Amino acid sequence: MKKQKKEVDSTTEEKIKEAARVVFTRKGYAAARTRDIAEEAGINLALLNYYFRSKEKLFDIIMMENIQRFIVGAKEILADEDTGLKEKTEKIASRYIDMLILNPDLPLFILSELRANPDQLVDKMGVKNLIAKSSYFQQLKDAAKVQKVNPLHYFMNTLALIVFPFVASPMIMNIGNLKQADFIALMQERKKLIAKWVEAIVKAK
Amino acid sequence: MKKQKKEVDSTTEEKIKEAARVVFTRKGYAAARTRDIAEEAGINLALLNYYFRSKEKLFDIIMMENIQRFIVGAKEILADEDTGLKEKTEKIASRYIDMLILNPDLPLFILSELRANPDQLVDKMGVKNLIAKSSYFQQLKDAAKVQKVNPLHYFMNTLALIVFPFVASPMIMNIGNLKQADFIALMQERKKLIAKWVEAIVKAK
DNA sequence: GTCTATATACGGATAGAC
DNA sequence: GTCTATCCGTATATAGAC
Repeated sequence: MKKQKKEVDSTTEEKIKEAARVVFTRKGYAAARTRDIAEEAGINLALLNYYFRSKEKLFDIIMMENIQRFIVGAKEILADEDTGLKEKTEKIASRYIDMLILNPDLPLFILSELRANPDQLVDKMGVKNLIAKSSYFQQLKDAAKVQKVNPLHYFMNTLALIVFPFVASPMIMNIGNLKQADFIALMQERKKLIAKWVEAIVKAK
Repeated sequence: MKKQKKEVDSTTEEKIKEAARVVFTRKGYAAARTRDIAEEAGINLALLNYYFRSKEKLFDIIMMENIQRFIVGAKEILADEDTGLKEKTEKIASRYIDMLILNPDLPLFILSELRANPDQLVDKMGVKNLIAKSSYFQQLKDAAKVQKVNPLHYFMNTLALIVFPFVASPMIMNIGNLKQADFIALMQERKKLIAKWVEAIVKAK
């Protein structure tokens, strides 16, 4: 839109966005300084405002893209009528753990900023319906009916088992004396384990 | 130390600390303003510096107290040689869920600020040893040995099942169309459920 | 101890040259 | 489009009166 159509996404605008994503996601809106972002992008501070007008506007873009990044690809898995709960859980766990290994700060960022702004665009993109009306949620409801519990419990449990270790990684790594690589290996193991655990949970007597 | 020994903790110093706890815990260090804290405490801004010298010093105190608040009372449960894994899990879940209902912002605060400052005083107080050398962790190790998995998985799972819903409450309440009271009721249900689930997890085949 | 007024620093944003 | 220099609001911190 600005210069040449696209190089390989190394236009100035893209460099700023990528730098903003890194800094905002690591530090959150309030702690991030536009000067940090400019430095990270290797450009001058004034350019940031030239391209994005304000810190807040830039943040909104990053926030939206981060939420997108978080839910992208989930839809097909959740909607698939041909897979059972265990297979869906396995696929979700595997995909999300891979994504979170690459973007470990993403969940804490989203959860923090969502809490700071509960009126956020949570449902500009229909996350609620994406989940609530999926084949996946129907299967959770079926399992929950047998156990006479609220299906939200199972939803929370699965999300918790996948996401929480990344949110708490500094604490986990401290307690377990783990290096970065050890932690990642542990997360890799969970890909298979989580589906097994969730199955055990919904069948627990 | 300053005025009379203690009234009922409504000395000015205590009022400021309590206000600081509320504001810091809700908004995090960077987004919190000393003016907010002064207003919340119903005192003048200058008094804050009179008592605590700086925002950062005040924050350090609150951070330490919050971590204390998070682990207080866990020690006896974790160390108890006379209870099994299921009973311990039940007690932990029950106590933590009660505490988190009263302090819902506590975990996200701790996890966020811990990530921002990984070199934090995580182990001024021996959290690591408190857990790693407890009867509880030994029982986790025994269970993990049977299943041939790292015992840290079980530790993460239990913590995740207890804490994560509070960290993600805005999202959960949105997806489930829950009001505050509904959410709390759901958390109350989990007190009994989590121990059952954890038992199912460590026995999953 | 508590207030008002103010100094000082920092961060977001813009003006204007190139 | 990109830079340097600068403005200006806001937030922390302090001086000094009471």
